[in-house]
Amino acid sequence: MVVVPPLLSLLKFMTQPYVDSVAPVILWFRTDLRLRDHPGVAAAVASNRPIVPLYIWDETLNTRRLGAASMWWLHRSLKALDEELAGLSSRLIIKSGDARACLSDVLQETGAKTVICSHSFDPALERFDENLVHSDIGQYVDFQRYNATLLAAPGKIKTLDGKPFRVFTPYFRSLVANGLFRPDRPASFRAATWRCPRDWPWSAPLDSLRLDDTRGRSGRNWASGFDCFTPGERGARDALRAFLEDRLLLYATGRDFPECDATSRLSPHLRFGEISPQRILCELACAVERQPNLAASAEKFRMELAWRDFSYQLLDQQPRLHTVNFRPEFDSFPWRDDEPGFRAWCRGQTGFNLVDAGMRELWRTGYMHNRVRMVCASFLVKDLLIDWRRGEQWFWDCLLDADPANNPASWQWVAGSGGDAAPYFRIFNPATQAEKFDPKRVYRDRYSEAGSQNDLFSSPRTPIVDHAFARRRALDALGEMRANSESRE
DNA sequence: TGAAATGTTGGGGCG
DNA sequence: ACGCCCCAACATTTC
Repeated sequence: MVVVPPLLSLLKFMTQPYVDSVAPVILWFRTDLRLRDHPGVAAAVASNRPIVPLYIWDETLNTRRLGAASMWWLHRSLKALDEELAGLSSRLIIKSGDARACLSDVLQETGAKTVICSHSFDPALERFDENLVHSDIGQYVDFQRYNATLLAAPGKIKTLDGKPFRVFTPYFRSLVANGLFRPDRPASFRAATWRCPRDWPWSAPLDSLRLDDTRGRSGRNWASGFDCFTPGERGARDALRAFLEDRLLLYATGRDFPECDATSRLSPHLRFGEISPQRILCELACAVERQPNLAASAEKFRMELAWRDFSYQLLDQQPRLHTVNFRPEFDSFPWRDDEPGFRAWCRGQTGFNLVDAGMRELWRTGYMHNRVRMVCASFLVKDLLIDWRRGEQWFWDCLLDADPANNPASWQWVAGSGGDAAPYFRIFNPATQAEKFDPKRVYRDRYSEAGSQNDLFSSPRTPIVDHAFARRRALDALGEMRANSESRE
């Protein structure tokens, strides 16, 4: 008595929105929002099956919920990806809700037996993937994952003891020795070989996600200054070209001077996987070949790419990198509770004009020059003696390039609690830094009070702390930490 | 990918 | 001519 009622099978046929003799592959995008130089995309095309591009919006999927600025970026990047796909007569399918359920639905709707995606290297999402492979879905689905975003996937290279690297320089050497730091162009595909499912019954309800809702943020118009960036693959390519042509020559000498536009401004593009580090290495090599005097700059910039990789190496060793000190002795560091100080810092009201300019740049543009990031972070951690996690969280929320590995790793680097960190006693003098790196006040004037259209920022203030006093206090705190951790042993 | 304290050196003024 | 002091300019050490 296992007769299928004819009506039910008819119903099943009718609700099956897509029918094709060849089962499609699902191309599940996460933080690899591009089509070119993408091993997963290349594999999907090479399978010669129809491709169903998918994005799942599940806020609980990653270790941390996205910050507000990142939401702004993601929204536009997904839109750009959808447009790129439209050029291939395809669209991006957007699902919202529990990722496992969403994926299961799409598998059922499409009859796909293959899911192709990239490692996100977010610890929680990696765990999700592993669970999926070993679940019932994994029984009948071929789950292919590629590394589309790092030079070396964490765990790929190890020390001679077989341990993961905790210090940058040996890590870098190993990267080079293993041939992972060469300009190899990653696999790509020809547009003509992209295959779409025969009919396309799904809409792309991107706007229904309301990712772009930044209204709750500051009242009005918070994101108006973000528009100097163009999220998406094309924007990333243009940004790289502009960097190579206009600013790379200046990079080696000018990157520490925030008034010079000598930095690449590629960080948010890298964070969302709109461009790959391999691609950047390639383009750098080409640029140097054409113009040998770019070599010194290119070498310095390549090093920064290696640092990004190294951050992921650290995140892999400490999945809670944004909440846990990489060096445990910092667990007994006597941080101060200073809510007014923290608020002053966030709002650019510390009375140290370089710090304040930096914090305003962050708020207005979703970005901050790297040199100024170090000064601002050092000020919070060492002059105000406020826990680095508070600052990290603020940056996480405000930075367009807020990266799950780079952001916490860099904060721990400044705080001295990181793996290969700056020694804690290396304390920036915000006035000296301003004198050295913004001697003509160009940067400070650019992000001065006057430029602000926002009520958050009021008139300049006298310094909220005396630096000489604060420096002494920070060194004492370090001594206290050492005493604490010694007595604990 | 610091800064401040401390140490050293060397030139010049001066008795 | 010489030693002495002063101090700027570096260099080294320490946090």
